[in-house]
Amino acid sequence: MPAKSPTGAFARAQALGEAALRTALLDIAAGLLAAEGPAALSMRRVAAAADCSTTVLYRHFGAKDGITRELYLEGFARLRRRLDAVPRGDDPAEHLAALGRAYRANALEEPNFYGVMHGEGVPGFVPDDECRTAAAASLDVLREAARACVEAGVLRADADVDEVTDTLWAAAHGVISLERGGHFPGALGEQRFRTLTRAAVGAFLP
Amino acid sequence: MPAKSPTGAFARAQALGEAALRTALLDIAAGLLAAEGPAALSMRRVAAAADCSTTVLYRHFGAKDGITRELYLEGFARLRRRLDAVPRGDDPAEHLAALGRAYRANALEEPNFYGVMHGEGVPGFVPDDECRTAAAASLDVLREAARACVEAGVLRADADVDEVTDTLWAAAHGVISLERGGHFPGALGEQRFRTLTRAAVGAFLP
DNA sequence: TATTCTCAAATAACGGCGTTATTTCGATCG
DNA sequence: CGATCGAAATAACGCCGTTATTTGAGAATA
Repeated sequence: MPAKSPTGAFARAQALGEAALRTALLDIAAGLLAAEGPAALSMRRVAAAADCSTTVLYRHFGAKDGITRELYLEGFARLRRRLDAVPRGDDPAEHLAALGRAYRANALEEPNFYGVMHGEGVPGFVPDDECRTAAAASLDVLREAARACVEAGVLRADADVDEVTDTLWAAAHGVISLERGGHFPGALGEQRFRTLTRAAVGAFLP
Repeated sequence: MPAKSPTGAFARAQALGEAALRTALLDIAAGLLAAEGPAALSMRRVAAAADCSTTVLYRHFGAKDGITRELYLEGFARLRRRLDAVPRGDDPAEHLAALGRAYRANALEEPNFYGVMHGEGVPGFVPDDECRTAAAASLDVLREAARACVEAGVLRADADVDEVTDTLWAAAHGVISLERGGHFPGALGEQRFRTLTRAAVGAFLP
């Protein structure tokens, strides 16, 4: 493979403009997080992986929290893409169930992102309002599926769509979080997931 | 207040034997965690608060994970005491509901312990089998309450008591975890908690 | 009692962290 | 060409977890 004239990911991306540089730095940080976990997410490691100094990171992200914030948003963006990719089909109830399975699959396949999204491994970080908004928006498909279920009569006509969404989210997250903590070993995680998510849906059946 | 002849918490506890010293060090660490959060839980800060060197901490706990492990266990021990203190009454269903409220109250009143118990703010720590066992044991009262509900006919006769316990735990924890993440602002947390925990119980009704 | 031994505790160091003040250097403009 | 400006590099500060080395008090021994 022939070497590009500028060496290093930083120099390459720098030539393409500030936006491209920022994206490249976040890609490097995301790769580091996914591959080696939150402990590898240090300013010095990211800078080293990009062949640049930490100064560049501070200019673009202010502080480490700035990078963490972007990875938080990236995690929810990936979740959103995953949920959006679930086929709608014509059975709203099955769509809801498929969204639950996709949520769990995303959490288990991207465990380090899931951790950042829920405050594990990144001590100081607290998401701002925009982060919370983006997180809620990543569940838009779920909300729409719940609405479809209400309109199709699968769920009670007076069910609050936001309450359905929040409840399903909390049910899925609760099991996954305890599973990640080692409390549901083996196949128990999947079993408990089915039980609680079905129970959550059951609360809104006619 | 007259000064004891040895100065500092360390020297005082040291005179009482190794076990007392260990307990005193953990008390200091627990106080630091509760008062200032996981960021204050550094070996140097704990040692300074005890007026001793970090060497003592390494001799008694091996490494920082050793202290984190003790605080994890302490968190679940506090939870257990809290749940055990809930009056049983004569209505098993009401006992179950009261245990849920106590679980949430404990989580919200000891947020920093709750964080350690669920992997927030302490990057490297992974609980061992004994930790998981202790965590499960802290819910013994809940398990017994579930059993009482089954035996009283409040829950289905064929309901698996462990499944009921796990499901209720995941329901409570799911809402609390998202609430802590800022996703259920204001009174929404309490409302969602009621909805999901009731739904979880509902899955096992006759 | 005087001397040695033992082991807990203190000291001080190493490397890594987030962050920032200072310096360097290349591009732009007169 | 020389001055200017700003982005990037360098190097430093004070934390962190951890550990090698030194200190010192008390037990054991002669």
